[in-house]
Amino acid sequence: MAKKTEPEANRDASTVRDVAARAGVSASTVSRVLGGTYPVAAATRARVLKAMRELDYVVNAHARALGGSTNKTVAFVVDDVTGPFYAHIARGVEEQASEEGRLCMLCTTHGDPKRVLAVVETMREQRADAVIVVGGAWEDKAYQDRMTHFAHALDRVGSRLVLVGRPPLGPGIPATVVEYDNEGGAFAMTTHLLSSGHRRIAYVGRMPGLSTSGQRLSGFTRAHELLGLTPDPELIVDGAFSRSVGYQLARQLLADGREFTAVFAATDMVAAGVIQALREGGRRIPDDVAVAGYDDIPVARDVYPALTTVNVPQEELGRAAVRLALHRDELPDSQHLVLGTHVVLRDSTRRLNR
Amino acid sequence: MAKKTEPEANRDASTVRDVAARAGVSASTVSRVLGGTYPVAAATRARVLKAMRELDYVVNAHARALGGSTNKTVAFVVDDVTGPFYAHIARGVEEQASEEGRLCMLCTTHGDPKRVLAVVETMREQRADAVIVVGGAWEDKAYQDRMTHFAHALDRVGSRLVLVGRPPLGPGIPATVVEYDNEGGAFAMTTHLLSSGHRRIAYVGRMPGLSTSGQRLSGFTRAHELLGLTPDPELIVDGAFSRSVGYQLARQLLADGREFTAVFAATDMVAAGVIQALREGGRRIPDDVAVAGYDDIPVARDVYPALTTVNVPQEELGRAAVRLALHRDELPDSQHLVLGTHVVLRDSTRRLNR
DNA sequence: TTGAAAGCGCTAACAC
DNA sequence: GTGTTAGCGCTTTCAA
Repeated sequence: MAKKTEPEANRDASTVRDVAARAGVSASTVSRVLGGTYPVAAATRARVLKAMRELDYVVNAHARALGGSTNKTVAFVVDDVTGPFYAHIARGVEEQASEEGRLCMLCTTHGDPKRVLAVVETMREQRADAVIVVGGAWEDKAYQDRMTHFAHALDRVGSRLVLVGRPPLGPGIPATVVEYDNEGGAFAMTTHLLSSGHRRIAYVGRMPGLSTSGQRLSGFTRAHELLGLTPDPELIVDGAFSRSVGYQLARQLLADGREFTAVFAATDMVAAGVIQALREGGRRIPDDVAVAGYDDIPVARDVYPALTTVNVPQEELGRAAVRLALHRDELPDSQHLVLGTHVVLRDSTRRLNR
Repeated sequence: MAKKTEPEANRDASTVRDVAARAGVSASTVSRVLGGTYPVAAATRARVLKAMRELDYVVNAHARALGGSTNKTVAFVVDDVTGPFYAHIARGVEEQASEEGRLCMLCTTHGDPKRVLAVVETMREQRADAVIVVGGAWEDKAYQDRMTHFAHALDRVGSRLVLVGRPPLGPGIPATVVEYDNEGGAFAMTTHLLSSGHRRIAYVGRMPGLSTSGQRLSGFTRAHELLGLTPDPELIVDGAFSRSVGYQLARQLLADGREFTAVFAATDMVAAGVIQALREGGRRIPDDVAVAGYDDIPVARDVYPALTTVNVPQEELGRAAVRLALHRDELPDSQHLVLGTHVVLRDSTRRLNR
């Protein structure tokens, strides 16, 4: 008796025509009350509204997107939602998108450059109003070229590529860029450490080829150079931006007998791992070793001692990304924005006492 | 000279027809190579592919969704992406969705029941394959009724409502439910505390009317009752699931001079705040006060001392939600799943020594 | 103020 | 194998 239906099949969603029939008007009239931007007699409108309610009607967003060409969607492409840094940017994106009457699509790439490209392609199919890509860029020619290609491709379908926290692709390329002063933040933090008397500062978590890493390290180096110092290459160790990598790297530093009085971790997550390793290694923080992080995510206040770090205005990055992309015609000159960063002093750093 | 164009306007995205023209075939042939499930002569296919590449063609997902009725999208509705608990479920959802060839839409509600309903409505417009709602439910008749309405409404358009971490709406209502053993986890944790000798255990962060809270508290109470004990109502304090609330509540408990040897925080976030307040109040953890949390999010390992907590399989909740909803025809009997929880012992609890 | 008709880009019968 | 035709549900001229 019961008819088997495909699980995905639109069983019997009502359409404008159903509503029209029930209200005794034409489909166009229904469409007009739907849009609201067109005069419809009050009585007619009421009848249509009533019919809609009775049929529990909802418009089909796809049909609507097909006719008009905007689909009212913003795409957010990120390595991993689970990272608090990205999650906070996501919040900004989502909130601004929602304020602008847009839906937000979430796509994750797990740090795989190939997936970034695949995802951007998918968003092109979806005709998203904007495609927001977050996180450091790979300083790799082929990768950059493909992003450039996508910038143009998206532009061609009326969409917009937005790069958050990564450098511009180049002049004349149709993309919105929202950066933060990455190098400046690292410079300020390193200066803080240096001026507190630290001279042997380990930099934990360099990722060669990643723009974010390059900029942070460059601030680190510049601060040294300003005092006529050179960072000891042995104290710069490579690894991904994760807690466990921070832990392992710090253990290794200790095991290798490297001498340092401070650690500048590439991110707060890395710092959390470093702190654990240091504690296990019997070092007191900040008495024996000062520790600084980068990002200022909530965990910075939960680790013990609370972490000195560089604040990055995550939510505002997300909001700005959406705002600039959607209003690019009104704001043609601010399509490259650089937000400020600043050092947040907490308990994990202090003046070196010899 | 430069022609002003609407920012959203589809400038000149190429269509199947453009491709067809260039390849010297018909639109259907192009569609066939697009789909891949239909025989096309190798030479023709090659020509079509070439034309696509040359025109930088991408299908219009909306046109496709309009014809067939599935739009290959899964919606994820959550209070706040920024909460690690939700973020980890989101990761599970996103990964499984991606494995099943679905895109993932993210919607946040900021704990506002009205927004939940609005968002579900929007997803109905989008014809999402599944709408996954995460987080505790409000035990409020009107709210439940509306969710029930949506369950039916989504079902009618071939979509599926999925409730994660909240109780079923009732029998016969077309919704998938993926829960975790919330009450059991609280029971186990309380039993752990009780059997460690603690008798005065504060429960911090009750939220009346929220199902999650009710279940946890019920496990807490049941464990007491099993030993013929009754929790002291003065030690059960109300507040939202956040770090700052945990902090304030714990300070208040201290200020009021309440006596307790253990704190069971409603969530790990709350626990993080409690730990800070306790430390500032001069209490040593776990020597003076044992602290336990719930959820087992990463912060549990970053607080000091590392937090004893109840593990909730967040990612698996997300994956299961997608899997069950999408394969509901093959798995009609497992549309109500309850995943297990377990106590994770770390350093913030220990046997009471008197 | 309303209706009829065309078409958005694609897929799926149905022919040939 | 491939082309023709007819919609999917909606918006939008163009008439009335």
